[in-house]
Amino acid sequence: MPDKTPRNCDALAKVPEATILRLPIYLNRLKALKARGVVQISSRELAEPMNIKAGQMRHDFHYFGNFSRPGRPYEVEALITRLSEIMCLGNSTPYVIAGAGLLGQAIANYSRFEDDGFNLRGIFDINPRILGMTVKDLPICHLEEMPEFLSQEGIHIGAIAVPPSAAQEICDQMVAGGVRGIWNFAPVDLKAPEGVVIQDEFLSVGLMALNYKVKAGMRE
Amino acid sequence: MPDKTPRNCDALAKVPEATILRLPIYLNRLKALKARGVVQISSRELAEPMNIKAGQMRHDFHYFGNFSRPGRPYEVEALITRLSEIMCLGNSTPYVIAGAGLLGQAIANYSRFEDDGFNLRGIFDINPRILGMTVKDLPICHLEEMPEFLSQEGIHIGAIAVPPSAAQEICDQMVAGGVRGIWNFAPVDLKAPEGVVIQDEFLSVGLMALNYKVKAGMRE
DNA sequence: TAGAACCTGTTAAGTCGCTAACAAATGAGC
DNA sequence: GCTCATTTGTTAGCGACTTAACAGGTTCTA
Repeated sequence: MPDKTPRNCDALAKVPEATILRLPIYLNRLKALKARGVVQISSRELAEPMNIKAGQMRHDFHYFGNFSRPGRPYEVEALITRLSEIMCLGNSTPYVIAGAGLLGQAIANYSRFEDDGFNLRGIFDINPRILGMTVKDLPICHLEEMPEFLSQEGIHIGAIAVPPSAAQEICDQMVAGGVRGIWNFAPVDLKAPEGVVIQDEFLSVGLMALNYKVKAGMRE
Repeated sequence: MPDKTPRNCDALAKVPEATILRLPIYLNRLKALKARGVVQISSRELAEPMNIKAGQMRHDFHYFGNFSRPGRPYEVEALITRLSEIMCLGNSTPYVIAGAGLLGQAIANYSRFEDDGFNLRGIFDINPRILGMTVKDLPICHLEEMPEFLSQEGIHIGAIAVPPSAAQEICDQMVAGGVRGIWNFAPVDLKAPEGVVIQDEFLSVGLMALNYKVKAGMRE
């Protein structure tokens, strides 16, 4: 008998990008609800405060199957577990940060990431003034040491929070160290080999888009 | 005779959201090219390093019209001017930051925003330890003073970089002070009156999406 | 037990945005 | 002046995503 329920990461490529970007939002809100003591919740109560249609969220869930049964609301705890599974957040995922300036330190101290299953394992810079200082109990190490550290520890995710001029070089070093996903805060279009995922986080895009919408008097 | 060329912010709602989010990316790269001394550039040379199809970029430009003439490449300087016009970045736009923790300070010191026409006018917090300290030549003021400051100075854009539990209250105060666009870094679904634009910048979404793509072995 | 209200899973219809192709225009080389 | 290669502006076709509607299941009340 065929298994009708695709599971976890291997659920395959038919899941739209847009859905993938919404799953973390659902998860985020569910955790907040759990902290508030909510045990069960209907799709409408869950989705609408996020400005997402309830039907769309059910549709998103449907790509993976087995969330609840018709007629019964979702159980918060089970939903968190299921979404975490799907997003492969089960085991703590190690990552590093390149750049220990204000932005790098801000990321390092953003405790939410730990709740979401990520584990900061190293933070690197070249500024001799801050080398050796600790951030989140980790010493700031020299960027020269990063590639070897990455491969020794088997780390696959790295964040880039260095000035634009240095970003491509850091990217290359991360790839050399075995990183397969780069979370890029530098406003530069990085080039990486096939198979390495670049997730750009260009802050100025958000600010400019906001400005445009305000000036244009649009909504949302 | 009808004017066939829509201009500036009043170009109206038919411009897709996706296009609006790409315009800042174009602008960003154009400025980098200008700094490198590039004067003219073809759509392909401009777009492809950003992993954007040249045709799509031309399509985006077409919503606004009057970028170049058929047969001739784009002129970098003129394109920057035109895009800045469209995005209403001509006059320096004032904004404030609520929350002077690491993230708030990182935003404040992200000098690129100034190049893009934004002008930080105030930064606020409640932590008595840091009140009065200066960030980017601005003293950290108490959040109590923010609403009056906003309305006196006629500021319409505010960034929220406070803990989640305080975010909604800060949002309300900003709205009361006349803010019409909120750049929200707190992982909370803010409620604001019709007409106020909320731009969410949920960092954990990017990290989780990256993790998913890496684990699923997808490309982009 | 019957009925009403509500809820999810699922599928089909409709909308939106992307891709690709082509026409018009320019400049280079001869 | 003519041709060729290249470039942008423009439009139609296609695919992806969203929306809406419905079927089947559950719980609660009378």
